[in-house]
Amino acid sequence: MTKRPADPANGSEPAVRQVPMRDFSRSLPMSLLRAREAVMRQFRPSLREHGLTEQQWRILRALAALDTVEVTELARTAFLLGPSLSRILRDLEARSLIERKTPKADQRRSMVSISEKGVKLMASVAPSSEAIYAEITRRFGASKLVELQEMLGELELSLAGLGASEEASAEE
Amino acid sequence: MTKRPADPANGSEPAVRQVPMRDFSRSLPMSLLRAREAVMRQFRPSLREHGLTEQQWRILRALAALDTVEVTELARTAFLLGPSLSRILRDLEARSLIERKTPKADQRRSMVSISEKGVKLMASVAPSSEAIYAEITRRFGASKLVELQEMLGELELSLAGLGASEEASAEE
DNA sequence: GGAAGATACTTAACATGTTAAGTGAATGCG
DNA sequence: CGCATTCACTTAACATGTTAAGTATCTTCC
Repeated sequence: MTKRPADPANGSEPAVRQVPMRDFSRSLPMSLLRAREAVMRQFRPSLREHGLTEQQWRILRALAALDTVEVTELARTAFLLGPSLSRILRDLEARSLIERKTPKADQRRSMVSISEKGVKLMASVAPSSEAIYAEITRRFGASKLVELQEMLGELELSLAGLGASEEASAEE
Repeated sequence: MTKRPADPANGSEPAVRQVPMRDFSRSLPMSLLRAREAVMRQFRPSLREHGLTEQQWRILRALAALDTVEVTELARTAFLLGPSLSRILRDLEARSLIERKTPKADQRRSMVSISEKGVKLMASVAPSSEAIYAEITRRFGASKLVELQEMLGELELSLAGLGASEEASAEE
C-alpha cells in the first residue's frame, strides 16, 4: 500500500520489452519460491534461537526418523546435495549433535546417527516448530494444505524423468 | 527401481525416535522445495549453456519487463535479497548485460536497465525456456497448473503478516 | 543550517547450492 | 592376482542465501 511499480512517467527511452515472455512474476518457479519463503520465514526465527539452520534441522529430523543411515541415504532423505551434507555433518559432529562410525565391512561408508545431545536439542525445538506448523495449517486450512501437497507431489511426479541423463536408456 | 530405503535389518540399537513429529518427508517446506527443484532441474541446463544462473536470468527477465528500475524495486520483483542482488548486478554490469546510472536528483539511488547485449542474450534463451515451460505445462496439465499457482498465492497471502516484526504495530 | 534519523545501497562474514575434481576403498573380470 | 571401474564420500571453487555492519546521501525538525 505504500509503493507502486515505479512511476512510469520518467521514461526517457522507448520500452525495451522486445522479448515476449510470460509475465515473469507468475512463473511457476517464482510462485514456488515465494510460497516456500513465506513458509520458511515463519520457522527461521525459532530455529535460529536454538542455533540451527533450516538444513541442520532437516538433517536432525531425518536422523531422528531413520535412526542410523549412510550419508548417501541421508542426502536423499533430507534432500541435500552431497557436498552440502558433507560440510554440515562435519559441523554437527563437531557440536556433538550427531555421531558417525565406519562399518568394517565397507570402509567407504559412514554411518550417521543422532546423539543424545541431538535428541535433547530436537526435543527443545519441536514444540515451537509444531506450534508454528499448526498455525500455518489453521490459517491456510487443513484440507487445502493436504490438497496443495498432493498437487506438489503430482507435479514432481509428472516431471520425474525429464531433464538430464535419465540413468540408463540411450547412453552417450 | 534400483535402490530401496536401506535395509532395515541391520539394526543394532533400539530406535531413537523419542521426539514425536510429523512425518518429515511430508512437511510443507519439503514439498515446496522438492517441487521447485523438480521444475528448476528442467531449466538449469539450458540457462547454463547460455552462461546464466537462475538468479541472473530472473534479473534479466525482470529488467525486460520493467525497463528501468531502482535496485530496491528490482530486488522486490526478482525476489532477491539486497546483498545477493548487489553482487549479481556487479557481475552483470561487468559483462555488459545491464547498465546503471545514478540520477542527479538522488545520488543514493541507482537506476538499472538491461543493455542491448542483454536483450540479445534474452532473445537467444527465451525460445528454449518457453519450450521447457510449455512441456511442463503439458505434462502437469494447464488447468492444474493454474490451480496450483492460485493455491500458492493463497498460501502466501494467508501467511502475509505473521512472523517477524510486521513493519509498525507494537514497536518495542 | 546543522545535527539526528531515515534511505538506498554496498560490504562483510558465514552457511548453503551447484558442479567438477579428488581420494580411498570395493568390485569386476581377464 | 592385477588393473580398470565403480562407489561413497570429501574437497575445491564459485555463486547465492542470510544477517549484520558500514557508507553515502537525503530529510526532518528545531
